[in-house]
Amino acid sequence: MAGDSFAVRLIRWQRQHGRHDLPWQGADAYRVWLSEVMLQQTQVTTVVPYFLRFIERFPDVVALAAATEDEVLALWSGLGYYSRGRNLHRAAQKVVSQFGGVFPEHFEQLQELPGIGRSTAAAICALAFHQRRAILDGNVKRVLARHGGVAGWPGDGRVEAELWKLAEARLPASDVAIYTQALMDMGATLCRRSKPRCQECPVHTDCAAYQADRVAEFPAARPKKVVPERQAVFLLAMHGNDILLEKRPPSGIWGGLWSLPQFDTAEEARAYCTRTGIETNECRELPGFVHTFSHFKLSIHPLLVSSQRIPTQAAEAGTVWLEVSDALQAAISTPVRQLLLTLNAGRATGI
DNA sequence: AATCCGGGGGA
DNA sequence: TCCCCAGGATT
Repeated sequence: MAGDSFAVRLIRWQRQHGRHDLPWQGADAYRVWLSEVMLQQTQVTTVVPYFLRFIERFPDVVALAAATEDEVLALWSGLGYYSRGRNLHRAAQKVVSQFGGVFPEHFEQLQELPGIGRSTAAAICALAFHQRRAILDGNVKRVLARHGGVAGWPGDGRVEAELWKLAEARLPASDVAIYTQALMDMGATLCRRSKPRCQECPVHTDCAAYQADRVAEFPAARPKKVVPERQAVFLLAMHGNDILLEKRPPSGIWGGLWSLPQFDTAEEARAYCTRTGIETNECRELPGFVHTFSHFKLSIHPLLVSSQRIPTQAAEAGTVWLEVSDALQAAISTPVRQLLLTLNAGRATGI
């Protein structure tokens, strides 16, 4: 037992203690791909309901390819990193147009699909096609950095290259799918970032970090960076139960999503109202809040305007008036959802 | 408040 | 080949 290889011990642990009830386990390439893209920046418990909704609405890659981007982003709403959703849609269309709706099995071909890089391609190859390919996601980086005692921040190119080498070297000759699942499950349940359960780990006897009693030091943390804070005014233009939404540019923050008209200052928001014929007689500021991104904070100042009439002047391109309840079903970001929900709650309590 | 995260795309 | 970008959940 103790003399067994790293992979053999992980596989045995997975059979006994790993997760076996995830809805994409043992599934076809479409489901494995969908789950892997969703899991790229997001934890399992968050992903599961989104995954189930996607599969219900788009049971196969042909159905996904036939949808509009707006539909896909509406189902993606709240998951974040919306380029994943846009790439997912484009990749589905490519699978249909170039591969007749059948997922390619070649590692290189998979990486030519938008949103699929080295690790995601390897995950599809290993989990769906039982090929001998190494993945390296965040969980695996942590497991390998601790077990191998790999110093340095994994975001560093040289450190990452070392981890890829280790990932390849640890691969078993067979049972790669269950081994791959073992690595991910171990990272999520035992070899966690905080409070790791090393006593239960099947490879703690030769884990470099554990043997040196330095588990908390691996992997090294990302170098600190100060995040700047920006200000923005979000215009909530109401007409009865309708609210004005504006489609964001196809790339950048919340790319392709429906958002509230956004301005640097309240003066610019008022000027916009005047220009487009939105009355500003009833106009007040709602409580502000901060939304945090990876590289900056956005301090949001909501401005509520109730217009008696819907503007008849030429509407701005890419805008739409929607009932608030319909807007909540659209492709919107989390801060916009929060504001719309606040609006509903306020209406219910007469505020 | 701090931390985590695969891939795209431009420098 | 770097380096920057990107959203939300968890701790």
